[in-house]
Amino acid sequence: MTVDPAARREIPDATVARLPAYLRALSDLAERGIASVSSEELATAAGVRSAKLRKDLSHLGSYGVRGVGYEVEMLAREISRELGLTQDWPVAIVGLGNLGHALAAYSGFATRGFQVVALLDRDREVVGQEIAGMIVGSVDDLEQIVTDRGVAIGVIATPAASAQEVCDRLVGVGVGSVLNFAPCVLSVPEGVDVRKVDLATELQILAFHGQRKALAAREGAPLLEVAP
Amino acid sequence: MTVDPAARREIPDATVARLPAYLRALSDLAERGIASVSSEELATAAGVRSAKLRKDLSHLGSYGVRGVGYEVEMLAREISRELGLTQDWPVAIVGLGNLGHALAAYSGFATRGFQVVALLDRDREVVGQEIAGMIVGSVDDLEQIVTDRGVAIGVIATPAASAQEVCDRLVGVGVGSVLNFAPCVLSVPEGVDVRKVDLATELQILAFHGQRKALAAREGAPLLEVAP
DNA sequence: GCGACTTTGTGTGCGCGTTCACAAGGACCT
DNA sequence: AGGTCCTTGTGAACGCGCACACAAAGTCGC
Repeated sequence: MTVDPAARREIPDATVARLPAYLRALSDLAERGIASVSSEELATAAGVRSAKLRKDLSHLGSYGVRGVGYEVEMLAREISRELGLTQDWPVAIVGLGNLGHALAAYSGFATRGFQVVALLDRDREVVGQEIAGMIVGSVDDLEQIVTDRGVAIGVIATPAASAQEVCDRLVGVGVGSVLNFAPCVLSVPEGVDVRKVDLATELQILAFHGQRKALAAREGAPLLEVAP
Repeated sequence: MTVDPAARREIPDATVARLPAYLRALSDLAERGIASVSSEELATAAGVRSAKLRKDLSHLGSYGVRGVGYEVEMLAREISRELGLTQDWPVAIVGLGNLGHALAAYSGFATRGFQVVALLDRDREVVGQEIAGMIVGSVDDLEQIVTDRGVAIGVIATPAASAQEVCDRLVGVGVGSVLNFAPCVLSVPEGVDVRKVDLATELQILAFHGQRKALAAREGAPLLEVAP
C-alpha cells in the first residue's frame, strides 16, 4: 500500500504536452496583473477548448473555485511543480552549427527551469570560442564535462551522421532525457526519453495540406462542369 | 459522382505526420544503393512498428509486392507525390534573430521540395544584409514581396509580441500555411494551417518525465522500508 | 507447373483521448 | 439566512488510431 497520499496519479501524455501552453498563458496573465481567470478565458489563451482544459487540470488536483475560476498565481505554481520546474535542469547542447548557436543564445531556456551548463562541439575551430557567455568545450571531453556539471538533459544539434554516437555517449554517463534536432531516428535503451524536433518534417506536413487545398480549389469548380 | 478515379482518399493525420520519416528513411536507403526493402526493415529505420507502416502505406495505395517488399525508388516517389513535394514550395522567413538566421542557413530546406524565396525583418540594422545568399527585405514591404514571389508557406521566427501581426499580414495576402516558432498561440481564419514548434515546450515535457523518473528512483526503495 | 515460403494488405478488437452535457458546489445579492 | 447565479469537475458516449493476427498474393525452387 502506498504511503504518499498524493500518490502517482497517472497523467495522460496528451495532458502533459499541453501543460506548458497553460503555463505560458498563465504567465502572460500574471504579467498583465490578472489574478483570476475562468477556464473559458484560459482555454482561449492557450488555444484549446474549455472542457479539455478543465479535464486536464482535474488530473493534477482541484485547484479551481466553482463559480469563480482559477487563481492565476497558484495554478501556475501547481503546474510548474507538476512539470518539475521548481528546480533548475542543467542542459548541455552538443553541436554548435547554425542551429546549436541559435539554441545557445535562445533566452527561452534560461527563462524558467532550465540552465545551459555546457556547449560541446567537434570542430577545433569552434572549441574554445565563447558563445552566449559560455566557452565551447570539446566533444572529446563529453563524458567528463557532462558528469562534472550534472547534465540531466542533452540537446543534440549535430549532423545526422554524428547524432547516434553523441546520444549513446550522453546516455552512457546518465543523461536520461534527449532533445534531438538531427534528422534521424535515435535508438536508446528503455527508460531514456527522446523527443524529436524536425523542421523538414513540419514543412512537409504543411505541404501536404497545402497541396490538398490547392487540389480542392482547382478541381472543385471543374467537377461541377462534368456531365453525369 | 466524382470523376477522379483516385479520388480523395482520406489519409489520417497521424499517417501524414509519419510520411516524412518514411521518406527520409527511403532516401537513406537509396543513397546506400539499396533497391528493395521489406516493411520490417523500413519500419525499423523509421522508428515505428511494421504493422503501422504497412497500414500507413496502404492508405496511399498498393505499392508493395507480396513476398518481396517495396521498391525504394518508387515508394519514395509516391510518398513525395502524396506530400506534394514534386513541386517546389516558396517559403518566406520572417524574423532574422538567432533562430531565423539559423533557419535561413539550414540546408534541409533546399534539400527537397522547399525554397526560401524571401527573408524579412523589422530591424533596420538587419534589412539589406545578405544571409545565406539572400538579401533581407523590410517587413514593411511584406505584402509586396510575398505576393510578387508567390510565397505559399510563411515561417514566423519573430518575438511573440509581433507574431500575430505578422501572421495576419501573411494570411491577408494569401499565405495558407504557417510554421510558428514564436512562443504564442496564433489565431487564424478557417482554412489556414498553422504548425507550432516550441523549444521550451519540448524541454518542459522532458522535465516532467525526468522528474517522474527521479521521484520513482528516490521513493522506490524507501517505500519498501515503510512498515504496514 | 506445382507446392512451399515469404511478405503484404486488412478485418477486428481494444484502449485512449476528446466532446458533450449536467450535477455539484461555492460566491454574491437581497 | 436563503435563493440565485455562475463556473468547476466529471460521468458517459463517441471516434480515432494502434496492435494483432491472418488471409491473400506473389516468388522461388524443383
